[in-house]
Amino acid sequence: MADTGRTRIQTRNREAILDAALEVFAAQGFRGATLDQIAQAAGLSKPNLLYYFPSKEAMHAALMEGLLDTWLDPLRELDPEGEPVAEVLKYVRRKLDLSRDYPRESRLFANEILQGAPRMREALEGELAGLVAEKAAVLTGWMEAGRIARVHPVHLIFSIWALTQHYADFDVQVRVVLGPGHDPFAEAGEFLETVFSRLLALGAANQG
Amino acid sequence: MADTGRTRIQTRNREAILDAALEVFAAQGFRGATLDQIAQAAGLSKPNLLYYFPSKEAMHAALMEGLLDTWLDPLRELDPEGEPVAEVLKYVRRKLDLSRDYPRESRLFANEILQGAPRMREALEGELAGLVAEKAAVLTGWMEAGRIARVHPVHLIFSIWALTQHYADFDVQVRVVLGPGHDPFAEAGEFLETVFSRLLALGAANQG
DNA sequence: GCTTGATTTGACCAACTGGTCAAAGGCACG
DNA sequence: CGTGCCTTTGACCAGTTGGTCAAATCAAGC
Repeated sequence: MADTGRTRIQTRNREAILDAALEVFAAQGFRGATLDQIAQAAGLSKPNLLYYFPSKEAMHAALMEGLLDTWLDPLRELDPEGEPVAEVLKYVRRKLDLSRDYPRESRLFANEILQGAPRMREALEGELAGLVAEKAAVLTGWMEAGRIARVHPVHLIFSIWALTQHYADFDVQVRVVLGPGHDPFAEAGEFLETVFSRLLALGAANQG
Repeated sequence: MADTGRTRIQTRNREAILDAALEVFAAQGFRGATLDQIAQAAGLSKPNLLYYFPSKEAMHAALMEGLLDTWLDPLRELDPEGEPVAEVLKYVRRKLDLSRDYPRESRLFANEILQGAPRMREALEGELAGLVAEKAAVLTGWMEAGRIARVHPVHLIFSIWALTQHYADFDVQVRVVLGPGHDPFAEAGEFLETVFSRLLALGAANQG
């Protein structure tokens, strides 16, 4: 791992701090989060936090560093050699799993973008834009080969992001509306499979 | 209007304050926003702000009051007597127009939900949940009558929210990924019409 | 059990926060 | 042009904020 030169205590405490910071930043945004809240959530004193990270900004930066990569991994796995519809559906499923298993990361990301991406702009313009362009080209290829229906490939990707992240970011609303006795993510999985199957299916009505 | 008993100056300044507060709360969240920022955006002094509103909390509450209603209006207009597919598509269009014309309101709402809806929970549980239940019943009716394809009606509504609000809430990301020379909302309008047409169309492949 | 470096913390600081208040300034109307 | 109310503000306050620092504590190898 990247823990070279770190003691056991350092590893453990850095982890605890980042976990606490994730919790608080995701719920309150950068400005709204306080070191006291993070310290309490991490079970450490405030000066102790600043022994491991030079500043609040540095904690946020440490979280941001891995975030985009994690977030884009499912898209990276979209295989140009695979079966088109299955590949898209697998992407949807991986993204939904991410929303279910890492909702705090999703909300942290949502907060950052909502605020105009002040600490992530270059990463969006480089890594994100590049990967999307690459995968959009793959999708376009499939459409031109008549293997999936024709739609705007970038908006197709947007729609996958929007629909999967919604279940993490708007979790409260989803649960309030559904009421008790529902498993939002299970239902979403089924629903989204239907949505994208029908959207991409070839057929008399779907020829562009 | 509800300005009974208000002077011209009061009306003008209350409006300026609420507009400034909307700007700042939408971008920073409640905790992250400061009265100084709002005062500067409104072109007033901080004590002057507090002459018109008793507290920061009161400004936020004033914004919240109208927000949910505005946000739900398009759904309210879904007409049980109308042509099913056309009604859903009209709803999608109205919601997308709202995202285009009132992105700050969308972001304010997103912030509130992201943070766990601390100041809006009861409204969600009452007004929102009630209206969704009512309209979900209408959709279910259409499905059972074989007038649109069968899907989970509540998740159908979620998907409309997610897909339309995404273009307001994640505007920065959308524009970075699309690059210059694109009109995100125009393209989204076309894309979303395709998505929901195909999703709801009846046909050999769409029978549930 | 002693030494040395890693870890932790209480006390502290300057800047900022939401909010108060008395006094001043502006405005409409008789 | 004076009066009374509406509006505005400078000065101020107590609590909170991110961050510092010297001193205390701890852990592990010798």
